[in-house]
Amino acid sequence: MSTAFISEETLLSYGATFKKVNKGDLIFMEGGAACFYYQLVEGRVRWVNINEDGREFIQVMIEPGESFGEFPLFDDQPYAASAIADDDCVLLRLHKTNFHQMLRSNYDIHFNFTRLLVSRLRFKFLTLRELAYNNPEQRISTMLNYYKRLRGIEQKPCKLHLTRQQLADMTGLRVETVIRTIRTLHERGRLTIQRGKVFY
Amino acid sequence: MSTAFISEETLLSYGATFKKVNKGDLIFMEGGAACFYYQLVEGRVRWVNINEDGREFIQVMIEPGESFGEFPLFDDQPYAASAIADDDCVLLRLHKTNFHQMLRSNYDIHFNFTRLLVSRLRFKFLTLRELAYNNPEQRISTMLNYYKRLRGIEQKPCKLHLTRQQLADMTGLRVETVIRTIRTLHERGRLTIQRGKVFY
DNA sequence: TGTAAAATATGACCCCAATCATATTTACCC
DNA sequence: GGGTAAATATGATTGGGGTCATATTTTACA
Repeated sequence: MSTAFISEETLLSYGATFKKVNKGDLIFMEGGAACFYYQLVEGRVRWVNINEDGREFIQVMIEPGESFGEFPLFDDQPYAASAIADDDCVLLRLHKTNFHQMLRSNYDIHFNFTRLLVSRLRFKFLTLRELAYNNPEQRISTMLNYYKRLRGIEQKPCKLHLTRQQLADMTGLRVETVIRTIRTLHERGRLTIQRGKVFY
Repeated sequence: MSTAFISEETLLSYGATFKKVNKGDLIFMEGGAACFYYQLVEGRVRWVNINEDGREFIQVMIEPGESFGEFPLFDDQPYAASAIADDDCVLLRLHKTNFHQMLRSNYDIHFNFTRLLVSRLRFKFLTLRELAYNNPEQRISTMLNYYKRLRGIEQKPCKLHLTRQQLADMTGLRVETVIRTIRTLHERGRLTIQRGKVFY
């Protein structure tokens, strides 16, 4: 997933437009209606659920080239999660109608899109099993692993830009627990930590 | 999802064949290679991950008309989970090659298939958030809710054929906890329980 | 350079679900 | 009908992660 999921030229040819958003901006909100396909060009986006008490659960961390918020385009249901700019971002967005036209007229794009959904589902299958049964140590390790695999990173260790809080929001743990856990993992040489970064 | 996802006639016209399996039989195994698209005609299938210690995590309970095990057909990766017959079952299976031919030649089937994946992803999004943050009571209630919604059941209460153990395997809880929790939920009139059944 | 905010860190306490043991009830099937 | 396995039930104990309080370090930015 290092290159764009659908090439920028293709998206532009179907009428997509660029959009800039600032760090912390809400791109769309859980429960709202959708009319755009989004693809990230630059920056990072948190695709999250926000609880009543303000806690976040990060469903997917979106990296450049990846798409997000596509569910409503297929079933006309509201967004399943909110998208928040984790950094200053540049997005490409394509209107629903044009998106469907693109799928209909291009089998390969449609097929690749299906494949993307499959890879997201695999990720969810793995995460779910992990959350259900394992302790913080395993949860964190496996989450880092899946996170790498999801975007096809092979080398080890690699630098993942995640704060302790974000790691907590991805694993359903508390910051304090994440801090304590990655410290012991670090001491055992399983990973390296820096402020805002984890090397795994 | 009360009717078949792809009609039996359509599948048969593309060369699908019927297959019978007995209760408890393994239909395919996590990690194995795939060459078939499966659709359930009769019975029930548990789509599960099995831990080293033998514990199961039920990813999806498959009901008649639903498909399962499609991931490898799109990415040539191994199965993400095992399929086990929860009852005596009748399946329809279609060879990979024919499946792809079907998608290529029929846009609507392809689109509906994508939509199915989206609905599964929504289900996973919701479950994941639930597992990450909530207590047994909420986990169970929400799981029952999502389980109903996933297959479009509207009436309330409806009879769900789930044992305490299966409910535990879906929520990552222990049987004892499920038993204690649904008892209190029952006492508070939130649901009705029977042996092997939950009315919700 | 100084100040505020964000991120990281650490200790003490507690609650709740896991665990273990054991019992009872219901279904199955020869 | 009787024997066996599966499902359900319940009590006692415990440990691990949540919670709360507080401190330190780093970054941002005026």
